[in-house]
Amino acid sequence: MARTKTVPKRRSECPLNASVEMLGDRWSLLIIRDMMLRGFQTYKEFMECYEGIATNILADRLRKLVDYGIVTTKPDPTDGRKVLYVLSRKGIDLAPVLAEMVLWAAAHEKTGNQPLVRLMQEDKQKFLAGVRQRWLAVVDSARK
Amino acid sequence: MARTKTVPKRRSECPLNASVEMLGDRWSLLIIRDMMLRGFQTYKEFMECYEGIATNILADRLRKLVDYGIVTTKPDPTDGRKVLYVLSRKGIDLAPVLAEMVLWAAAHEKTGNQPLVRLMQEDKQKFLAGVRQRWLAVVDSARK
DNA sequence: ACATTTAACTTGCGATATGCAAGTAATTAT
DNA sequence: ATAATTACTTGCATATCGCAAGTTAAATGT
Repeated sequence: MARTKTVPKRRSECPLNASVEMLGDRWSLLIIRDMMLRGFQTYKEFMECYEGIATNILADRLRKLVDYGIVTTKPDPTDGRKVLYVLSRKGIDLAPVLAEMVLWAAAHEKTGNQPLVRLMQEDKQKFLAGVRQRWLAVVDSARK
Repeated sequence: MARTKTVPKRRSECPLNASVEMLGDRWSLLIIRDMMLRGFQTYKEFMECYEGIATNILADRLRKLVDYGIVTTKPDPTDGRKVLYVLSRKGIDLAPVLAEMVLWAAAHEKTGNQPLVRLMQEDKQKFLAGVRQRWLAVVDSARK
């Protein structure tokens, strides 16, 4: 019995660890928000939106989101240069998480986009249904 | 009109940006979870729990959580060496966010602590009420 | 047809943040 | 009085990030 250090607890076993591993950084949730609420689909849209994200970091985060199964890619049928990033089912299912984060911030900080916040406050279910309806169609193979 | 770089959009104006700024890192949400669900209160408890967090990072995250108003500190009345970290009202209000993250992960990954997950799935409101009840008493000045 | 743009990246490098081992100050235990 | 314990800080190596400048392939302009 020499070893001082015990076997590290497997982090993924604990609830929330998996979520934090996938989403716990400065950009991932913002990328998902912009796909979900603003309909962003291309690298360029993300890049122009938040000046501040580095090009290599954006590429890295998009790659990871795809690896995690949160986002899917497909070539733009009308422009071969473009890659379209779309939320998968798993990504769409993050809507309740985002909604709660927005509501939390709205309750405790001053925030912009009051109309959206008010919609969420007044009828969270309606908001979630809207997101799901809008995006599930896209996921199930057709395009916007 | 010389400047090429435009004034950066104020990040805090957009919903979710504030949340991500406070919580968007590898450790903050885990610290909050352990305060909320496991009742952790001291530096040592956090330190021993997730081996993996560096001591300076833990100190830094706790300091930031206090700065953001999510956590409050007070000296332990029974042991002058200890500092007790407790969730503020703002911190307790993160319960719905954590719950949704846990539920999301449970739906899409294999997770441990199935009993907790099942409680959340079956009656989210009951879970949230439990958390609030347990912690609001603490916040309102009395101790555990 | 050929040159120029555009889109989506990658590469290189300096700056910042993180991880780890060691140290410190104030209690508390023996 | 001496040793532990608790909550940190400090120093340094390493990893990650931010930024500017390529690179490649596909569209567009002339």
